[in-house]
Amino acid sequence: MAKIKTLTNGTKKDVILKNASALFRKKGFKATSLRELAETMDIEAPSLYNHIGSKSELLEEICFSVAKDFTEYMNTIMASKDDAVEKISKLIRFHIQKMYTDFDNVFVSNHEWKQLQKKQLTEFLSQRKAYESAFTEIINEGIKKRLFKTLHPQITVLTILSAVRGLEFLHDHKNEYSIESLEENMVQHLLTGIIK
Amino acid sequence: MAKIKTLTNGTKKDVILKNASALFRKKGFKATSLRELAETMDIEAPSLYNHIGSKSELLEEICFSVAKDFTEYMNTIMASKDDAVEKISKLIRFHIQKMYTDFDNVFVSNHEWKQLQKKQLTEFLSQRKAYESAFTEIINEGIKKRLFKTLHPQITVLTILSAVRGLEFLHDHKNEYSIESLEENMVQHLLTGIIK
DNA sequence: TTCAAATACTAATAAGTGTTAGTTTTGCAA
DNA sequence: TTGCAAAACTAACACTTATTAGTATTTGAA
Repeated sequence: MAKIKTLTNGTKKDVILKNASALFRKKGFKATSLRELAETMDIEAPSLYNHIGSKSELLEEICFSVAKDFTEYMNTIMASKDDAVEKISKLIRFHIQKMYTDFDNVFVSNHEWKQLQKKQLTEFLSQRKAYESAFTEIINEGIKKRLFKTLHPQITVLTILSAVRGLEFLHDHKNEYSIESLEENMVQHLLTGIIK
Repeated sequence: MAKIKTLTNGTKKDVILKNASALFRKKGFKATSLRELAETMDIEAPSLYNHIGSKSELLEEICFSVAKDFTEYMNTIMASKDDAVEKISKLIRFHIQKMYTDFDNVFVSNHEWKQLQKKQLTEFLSQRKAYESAFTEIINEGIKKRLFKTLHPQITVLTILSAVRGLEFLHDHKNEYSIESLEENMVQHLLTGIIK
């Protein structure tokens, strides 16, 4: 009868969430059982229910915590007086940083949101839509002020967001690149291209 | 006792594979049951075994058929005398076209390869690695010939591949963009950036 | 040291999984 | 029309799943 070990400044649920996030990332939400999750803490599966409401609650909390972080950052960007170029640069850098510092959660949110229950799924998609719309607005602003080429704004947003998301593949080679050089590389590529 | 309906030039297994691909794409591999798959053809789950060996065999065939297509195209590109810019352009366009014409399979291959059995997983990753290495080589060639800026080649490849992969999000809005304008947009963005 | 709350346990449930065995039906070629 | 292979069926299997109920143990405060 082992007890869940908590660090200072963290509830037991936080520990469960962290381990769940890691497992969901490695194996997928559906492919991860509560028994397996419990095992990472040396307890039995039913004991989890002293701390959580359900398995899907774990996924919800992961997905919405990530969504919240991005939404909040977007709000600060929109409130700023930076020009469009600066705004997009900062957003790209933020995505890269989140990928670095909160990898499991971002990965799970990106990959497993489809497994959310209907109600949460709707809410999640609505938040994502709002985020993308704000992103698109910034691109539009840049086009209007003749800072950007006149490409399709939505495709541009898709391209940028997908590109930064792709950093998930770099996780196993994290140490080969500093986060600063990563940011520089991707911002330059996505803003000014690769051709000389 | 309904029988699986085949079109001319297609075996019953092809029908199963097509329906499996659609379901795996919509719900995920693990979240799709064979009973559910059978239902799309108005048959019972055990009847599937007259045509397939196992559930995971379906995933294998989907993943490796996609891998094969990309590998083959990469081989024709490597054999060509195009310069690096032209090669990369063509590769980007091919990815976009595959996304358009073979969406379910490409999506499943991109998202569900982790669920492959160990042996197939190793083989799949090995093929992907080879593909990415070839891609990286072309970038390197472009840098050496001073066609490209000196960015990190692997990050560049990651950025490009992730960006085109992101077209999966456009599936529900396919009709809003022609494939030609999509190709133009993305090639221009990924090669020359968005800043004027 | 006592007592209550927190948190672990075991046992069990109902539902769902991929898959096998054995049997019946179907549909085409002779 | 018959016969045989293809392909469907039903019934059942052995497992795994998330989750609940009920109970024991641990822990920290009084």
